Amino acid sequence: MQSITFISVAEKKKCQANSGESCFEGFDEQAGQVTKAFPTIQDVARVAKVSTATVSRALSYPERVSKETRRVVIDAIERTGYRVNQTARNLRRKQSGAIVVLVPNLGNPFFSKILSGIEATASREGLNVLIADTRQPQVSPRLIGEYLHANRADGLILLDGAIRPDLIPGAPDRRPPIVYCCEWNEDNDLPSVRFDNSGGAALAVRHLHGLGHRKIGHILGPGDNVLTREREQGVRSALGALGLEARSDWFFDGDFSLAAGARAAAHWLALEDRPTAIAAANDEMACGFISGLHRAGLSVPDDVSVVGFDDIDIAEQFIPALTTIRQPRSEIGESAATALIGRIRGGGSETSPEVKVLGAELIVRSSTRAA
Amino acid sequence: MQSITFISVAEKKKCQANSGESCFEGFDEQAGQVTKAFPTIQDVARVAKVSTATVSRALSYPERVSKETRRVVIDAIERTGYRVNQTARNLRRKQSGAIVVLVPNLGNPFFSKILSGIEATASREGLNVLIADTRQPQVSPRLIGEYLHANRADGLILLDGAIRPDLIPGAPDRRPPIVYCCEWNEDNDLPSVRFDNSGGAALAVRHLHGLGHRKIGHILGPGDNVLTREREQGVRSALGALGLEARSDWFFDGDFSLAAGARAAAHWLALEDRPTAIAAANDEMACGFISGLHRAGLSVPDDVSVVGFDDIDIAEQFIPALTTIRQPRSEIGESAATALIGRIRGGGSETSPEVKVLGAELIVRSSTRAA
DNA sequence: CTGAAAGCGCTTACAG
DNA sequence: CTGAAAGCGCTTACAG
Repeated sequence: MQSITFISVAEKKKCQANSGESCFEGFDEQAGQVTKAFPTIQDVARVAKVSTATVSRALSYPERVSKETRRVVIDAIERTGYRVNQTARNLRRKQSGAIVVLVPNLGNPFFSKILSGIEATASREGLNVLIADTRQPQVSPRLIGEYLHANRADGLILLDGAIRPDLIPGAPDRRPPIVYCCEWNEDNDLPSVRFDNSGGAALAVRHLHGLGHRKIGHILGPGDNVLTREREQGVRSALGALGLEARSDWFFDGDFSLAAGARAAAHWLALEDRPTAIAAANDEMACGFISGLHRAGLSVPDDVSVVGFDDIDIAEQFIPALTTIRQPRSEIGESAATALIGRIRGGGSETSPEVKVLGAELIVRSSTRAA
Repeated sequence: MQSITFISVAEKKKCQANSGESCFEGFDEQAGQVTKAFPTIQDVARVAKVSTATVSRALSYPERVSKETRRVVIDAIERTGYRVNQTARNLRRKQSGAIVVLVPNLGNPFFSKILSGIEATASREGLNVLIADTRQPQVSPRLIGEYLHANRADGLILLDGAIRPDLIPGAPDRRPPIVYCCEWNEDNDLPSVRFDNSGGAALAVRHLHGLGHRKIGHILGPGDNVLTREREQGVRSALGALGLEARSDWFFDGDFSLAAGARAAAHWLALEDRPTAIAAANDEMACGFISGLHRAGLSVPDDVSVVGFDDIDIAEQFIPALTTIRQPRSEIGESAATALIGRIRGGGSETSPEVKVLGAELIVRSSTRAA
């Protein structure tokens, strides 16, 4: 357990320069190890008695050094406890080793599984995940430009369709790869991974039709959202294909919130001629609608059938358990990360299609029943 | 709109070396601007006709340069579109400009508001937020060591009490600041920000007692969790203080999941002598318990009163709306980030107390009623 | 297969 | 108040 520490004059001088840092190099004779808080590639080279170039090569291109050298270097790395300094590597390689995810609202649990999928894929590929909430005032163009230009990110995943990187000033050719996930923006043709929103909405309508419902309403999402438009369009076209009426007073305004669902319930209650079934543009509004009816003494599915959209965690345990359209949230995160990483590594767009659509699935539970 | 581009031989040579990069410098005569994809501090210095040191100072210590110089430099920065390269700055300053948040399960929506609070505070302070899911196999000690040693992070927020940085090999004195958030680990005394778990649990019990309940049960969280222990202890001591019995068959095992709540409901149903009220260690289990009873044809609060813990989003819209203990999730995230940043900047621990406890609040809704 | 050397873009004592 | 120069830790053509 005894150890003798040698500090050379040169080392000492360095240490004093870096004031405030406990900087020293020790040589533990018994274990034969160099013990240093943050050994550098220089330390490894010294211990291995090779050049730093060789250590670097052994690390990045093991096949380019001899077997023997590789062994010696690996040994030295272990003895010193060396870890590559990513900042230095990144500066040299002009990369950042990170991708950034721009989320419209980090507080919204809908994004947690997507983030989880992104993170799992990125971390498997050795990339870090930076997150930023686009609602933060300082994010708007400042941070995005920062990320894009300040070598902060090798790529960008946008969960917010309202963000338009094509409008950011600066050379678009030098811009790192960008992939939209879930949402997208119709004003540009950046690659995107999305759910089949209109197909999912059609699934909901056909399910209700199959149960005998002929009067079907819809609660819309926020007006400025692509998902809102796609889901509404899916409902309308399915209705049309089935020869059913799309009555405008059966299309309730909403904004994806629980409260909007409750408001829709109030409107539904006020109707003369009520739809017998509702396809909501998301689960929160479906739950809000059900709660609203419950407070008014009515019950789902006895008085009206309700289908949600998203299959959020609570859908299954809600009372009644919610029939809904499941979207593979973790998978879309993985898929977006994979597409982005392909572009970062491959450079071209040939690694994956420009738009990838993930299928949605109907989950039948207890909030729908025969008319 | 016309622009003439000069490319010097030296520039050209550089460009060819950096193959694959569209590297050139142009001088737009009309606007009098240097247009370059990523202008460096050198370009700014050239345009401003000062040294790079002066540009750097004007940026980091504006008070150390003359007013006139400052003006010239700012002007040059604007004309070139310069943005600091964080990677280079970080290498030089031996910092990373980022904090990392280690989350036990990114897919769990409980963490989204906390993350949101952390991100808001960090981004206000100009720090990036890196996230990693500790369930990822490659995270365990590898990535943590990476973050700590590879200059990846200036500080660490641990949302997972199972992570024990004190066990990571390497010099603890060179370790960047670490703050636990929500959870903590009793085997070390790292600073932490936490909710008043036992106080919150006691609040729930006293509320039930106030409604006349004398037979009160508890659904526990997972066995190896500090929060589980704290909340159970809060229930037990409140029960004791009120002179009520803590019957072991009224303490149901759980794991914070909806399914565990449903299982507790089955156990409750099988009981000879049933508690008339249940304090669950979290909202998911409370909801699962209510669902379980609902399926068995019983109803809350008619047959049993239930209090949750956490006040997750759905609590308010659940049927019945859940009485619960609210914890300021966004606030705890802000608080943890503030504590961490204080330590990063201040160096010492004097910036904030070692343990900060945030009060919990009782939210009375419809899942509890008089016995 | 290996090493010497230049350089990524910035910051910061040091000297004036 | 300002500039010349060293250096953060790494990588990579280049030459051997």
